[in-house]
Amino acid sequence: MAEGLQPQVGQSLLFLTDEQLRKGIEAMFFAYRGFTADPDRILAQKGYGRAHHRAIHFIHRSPGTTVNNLLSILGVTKQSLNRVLRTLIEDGLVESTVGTRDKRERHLHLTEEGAALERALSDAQRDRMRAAYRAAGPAAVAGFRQVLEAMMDDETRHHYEAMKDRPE
Amino acid sequence: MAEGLQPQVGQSLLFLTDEQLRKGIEAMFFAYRGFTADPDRILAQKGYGRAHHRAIHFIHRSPGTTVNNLLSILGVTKQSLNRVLRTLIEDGLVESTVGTRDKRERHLHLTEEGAALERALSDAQRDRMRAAYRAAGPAAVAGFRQVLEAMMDDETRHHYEAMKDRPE
DNA sequence: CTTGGAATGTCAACAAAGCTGACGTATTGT
DNA sequence: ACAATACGTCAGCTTTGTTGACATTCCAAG
Repeated sequence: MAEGLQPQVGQSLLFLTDEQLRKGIEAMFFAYRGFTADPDRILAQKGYGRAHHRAIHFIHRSPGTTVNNLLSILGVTKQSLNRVLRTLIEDGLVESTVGTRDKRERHLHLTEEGAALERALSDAQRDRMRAAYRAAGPAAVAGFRQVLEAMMDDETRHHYEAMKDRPE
Repeated sequence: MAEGLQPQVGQSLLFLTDEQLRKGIEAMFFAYRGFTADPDRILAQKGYGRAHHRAIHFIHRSPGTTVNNLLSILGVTKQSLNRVLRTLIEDGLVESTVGTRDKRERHLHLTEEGAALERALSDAQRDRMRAAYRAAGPAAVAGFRQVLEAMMDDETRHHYEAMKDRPE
């Protein structure tokens, strides 16, 4: 409501002050904690961490993806991802099949059990996101996404755009 | 530009679909990487990590803060914070002084060298934030902050609000 | 067709940074 | 006097990142 009372010059000049930027930085830091809090609780119960969540999320988004592809999306080393992937495969949440065209590649899929965990995690995370969206309203959500997209590295944004408009 | 073409009903009904929420979740994940990327590079050169950055940031924001207060803001255990704080004190970036009113407390301040690193880190982080703000515009920034604030845990939001309007 | 290099993925070992639990010390307040 | 508080530290464990070494597979140049 404050923005309705501010003269236009206030919006167009003051939003780039160091003070405004600092608030944005702190908002980002504190909000990210909330963003991960709910999935973290579920993961902790099952003995997993955020790294497992990320792997499960993107395997769900891109079924059949290769380890290498997942690597570039997640931005970690293959050794780091491999450890996470190994436990998920051992626990029967992820299936790894040798590539048919190129036998060096492994194609990754969620099992039924893996899909169930994915649903639990993303339900929890979406609930919070939905509440935040509802509280802030559609216009705020559009702005939220715009700023976040502008904040990404170029390479990262390509990954983001690439899976942006895929159907569920 | 797309939002100008969408009818109002599209904005008010579609923004809570699972698909929209998923995009928000992924945007948050990818943007956070960009958000930390620049400070991370500076920190790595000096042999520090994100934990050091967080400590330095909030000591800068609240000079003279106690260990306990910092603990509740950061949401970590004292053992974890202590490790970080010890290296910062040993390296002469942070000063710890015994409290005058309550001698059990330690008041934390940045030294000149600590303040210099703080400036380097926040300059880098602000540059990216500024670019994102500029690209998105004032209205988007307002929405960005609204959604982030709605995403925080209640307790976290109190910390955020508490240092929200302090002057630099 | 062979062979050497590039690509893909796995194993081993180490570091950062979180955690729990236990304990010591100084100080405060009842 | 004594319990509670604030802080520091030791020990040990977990998650998740890192590098280095190595096996397998593919492909292309000779």
